[in-house]
Amino acid sequence: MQGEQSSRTVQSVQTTIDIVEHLREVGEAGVTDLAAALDHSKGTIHSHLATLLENEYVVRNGDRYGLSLKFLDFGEYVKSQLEIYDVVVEELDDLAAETGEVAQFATEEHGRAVYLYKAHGNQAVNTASSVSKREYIHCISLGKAMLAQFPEERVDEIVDRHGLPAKTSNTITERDELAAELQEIRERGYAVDDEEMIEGIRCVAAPITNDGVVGAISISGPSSRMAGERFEETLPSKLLRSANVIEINAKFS
Amino acid sequence: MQGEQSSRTVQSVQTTIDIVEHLREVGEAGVTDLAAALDHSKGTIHSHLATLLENEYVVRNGDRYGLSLKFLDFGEYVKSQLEIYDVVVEELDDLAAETGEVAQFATEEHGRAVYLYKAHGNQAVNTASSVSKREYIHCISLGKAMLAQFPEERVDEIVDRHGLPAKTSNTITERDELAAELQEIRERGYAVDDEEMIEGIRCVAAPITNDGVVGAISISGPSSRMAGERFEETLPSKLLRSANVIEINAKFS
DNA sequence: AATAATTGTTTGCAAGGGCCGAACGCTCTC
DNA sequence: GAGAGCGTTCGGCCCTTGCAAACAATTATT
Repeated sequence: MQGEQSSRTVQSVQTTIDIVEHLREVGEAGVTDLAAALDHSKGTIHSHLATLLENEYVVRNGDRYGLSLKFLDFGEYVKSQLEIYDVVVEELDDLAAETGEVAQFATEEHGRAVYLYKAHGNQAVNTASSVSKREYIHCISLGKAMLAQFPEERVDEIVDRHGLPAKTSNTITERDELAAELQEIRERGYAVDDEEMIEGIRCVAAPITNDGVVGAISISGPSSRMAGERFEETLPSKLLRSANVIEINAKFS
Repeated sequence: MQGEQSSRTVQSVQTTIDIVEHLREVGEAGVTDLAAALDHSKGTIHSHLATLLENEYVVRNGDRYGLSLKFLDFGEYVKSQLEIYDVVVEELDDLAAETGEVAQFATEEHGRAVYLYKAHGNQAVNTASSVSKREYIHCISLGKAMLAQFPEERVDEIVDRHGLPAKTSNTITERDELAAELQEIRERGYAVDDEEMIEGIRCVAAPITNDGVVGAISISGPSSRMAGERFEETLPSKLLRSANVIEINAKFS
């Protein structure tokens, strides 16, 4: 029953985190910039940067500081912890090639969907998603496919935390509407996004489970092509087959 | 004249860093594990983890903590800051396809070489290198190609910091030997690794400069194939042509 | 050229906060 | 149901962090 709030935290660590996130936003900055932006003295910022520099989380070009490639190392490591990643890549490349559309993989973290891989078919349209991008979970098919597998309390927690902001006129913005949709997804076996995130884009998505939800895969494309039998039969069945292949691989590795 | 030592640092930030790096090593751990491993009280570890959790740098499965995908986001960001990355990928894929060997890209950070991309040709042999891996700079062709472009003081700094540890019997372990080699590289225009890092593997590498050194690219393979005219003419010229393409692209973007 | 204005760096000092240790609640095991 | 393990909470002491102001070093201005 971990309450999400009010544990005792370490303030000086928080300022270091603020520094790192500011650098993530602006690319690079000097001591004075950071001191002004984060409302600390120059001396304070300096000693924090010295700590980060000593541990190589930060590099300096002259008098400007930026994030180091150590973050890349950590990122690659975190990705490699997902054992299913390699199989997913293989299957999504196949799906994208067969369908010509965009095929994606995402997982859930802290109540958001995180895109982890994107394969482009030869007719693929570009959307804003990209590796490591975070997105609200209720308005994309990938997210709903995962939500449908979660226990009710967990869904409630996530909605409490992030709300149900509208992205288009089709976005689900009410809790009971969401609950009904999730029920439908469970019955149907896959999730659908009917222009709920981006106007003109429809998606289908299937969850990947392996002793709990590990993520979801999806196919997305323009509504004109995502219609009729293709949208209701062909693509879902391809998708479910791929999800199945991934799950079987995961089970025996 | 930034001395590398003795600036005032923030100790509590250091413990958070220790926690993060420990998690990077063991994958996941509980409060008690961390307290024992890092020699702190459980309470201390707890408040640090709470800070990390609140900022989403860490996830918890039950009572075990692990690094979150936020590191992936930061890693991707840092990679994207290297504007030349996309061109490099394209050129290395070509090089690997043409030659059948392994083609790689690395840059320098904190006196070490950091691999950033690896393309496999159809005869490629597997080496231990991989994206974000750090390696000593003096014993690989990529590293020497970069060192040869640095001012003498910078080379000295790096050697002071990391030394010249031997990896094979061919590794350069003396400063004057290194200086002579770097001079030769400057005259020749590219660097060579003759089994100095791994027995049986030879490489050629060329620096990528754009208002300073941004990295280096290399081709590596088994010594049996990396010999004669191919090693001394064909591969170096292909490599230099690719380096040139990359530099021109970098200049106009 | 000389001076002014910025920058990053250092340091003394005071107060605020981090760390420990012990106690608590919880969940599993035996 | 008692024990051992875990994560969590909390009071209080002491250390350390953070500020402000002075310093150094570079750049802009006159």
